[in-house]
Amino acid sequence: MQPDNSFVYALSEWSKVFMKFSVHNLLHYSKENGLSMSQIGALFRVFHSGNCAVSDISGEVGITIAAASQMLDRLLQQGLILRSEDPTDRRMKQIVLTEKGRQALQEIISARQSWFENLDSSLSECERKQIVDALKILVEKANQIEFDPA
Amino acid sequence: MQPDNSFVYALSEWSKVFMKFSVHNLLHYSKENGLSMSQIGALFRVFHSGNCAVSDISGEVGITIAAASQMLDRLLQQGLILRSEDPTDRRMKQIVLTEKGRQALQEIISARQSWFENLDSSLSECERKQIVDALKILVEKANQIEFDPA
DNA sequence: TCATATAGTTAAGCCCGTTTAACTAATTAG
DNA sequence: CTAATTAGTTAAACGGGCTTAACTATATGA
Repeated sequence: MQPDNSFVYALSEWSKVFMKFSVHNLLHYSKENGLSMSQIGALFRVFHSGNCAVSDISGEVGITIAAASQMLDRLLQQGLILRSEDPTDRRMKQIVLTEKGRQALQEIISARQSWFENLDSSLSECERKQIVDALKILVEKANQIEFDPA
Repeated sequence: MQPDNSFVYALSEWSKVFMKFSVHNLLHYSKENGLSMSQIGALFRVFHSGNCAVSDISGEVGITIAAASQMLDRLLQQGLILRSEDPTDRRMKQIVLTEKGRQALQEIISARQSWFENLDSSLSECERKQIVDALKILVEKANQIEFDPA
């Protein structure tokens, strides 16, 4: 695997290490805040897509539309999202994050903060700059790519 | 946030993008393969720690020891782990991955493969090298750090 | 206008994962 | 040797999240 595609290999290795933390953090966040993994997935989806329909979320998370509808009820009760009619097609709903929802998501993302800081302090100035530049490119490219949602 | 700690900021931005995929992939993998998120968390823990006790796993995923014990029953039934007595203290069990378990985990990790490949092909040769080098450093440093499991 | 399709809601029921509590077995302390 | 502690298992019960099915309401097409 390593020989002819060192990029994919390097990214896989990083994923391995990163995901260990992510899964741990997600599980703990989920329990502490009473949000199911599906709900967290929904928040991520709305965060990235801006404004989306119930069926989008159901596809994102891999549950039926009925289940998504009920799940959104709970997110609504907790004040994490808003649900309104789409004026152009009133069968549809528009789901958006509230400020509280955005904060919840930010909390999930920055749960790795202290790990990041430890990493940071273990780097030389030169390495730090090199990595920051590399990550900027990755983020930029990733945002350009339109990925198949399958 | 961006000003004085550009490293942490860059890593947070990358996490944001990366986690969107991770959460999506984890949820779908979970449903398709009949593994709960806790079970996936347990596999990650055993994978990284090598050989661990039931209480380690219970702490990792944030459930009681009783729940962890039952969860491990199911992983055992599915042939993903082995459970044996610790010879040095026979109250404890040693949990290790089977080959099948290792493969399952690899599948979870490489679920991002096609995304990685798309990213790869959007890069210039120079950018690619720069990123590979940066990721190698990150992985190396991350493996050195011993992180508080809280 | 009437029929069909689409988006989402609601309700009933099921299953899985969790907790609590009681237990077994091994270790450690006195 | 006995008492207390620690690691893990087992069983009962609960709750949440999911699916199916029936429904409402809007939109589209003949």
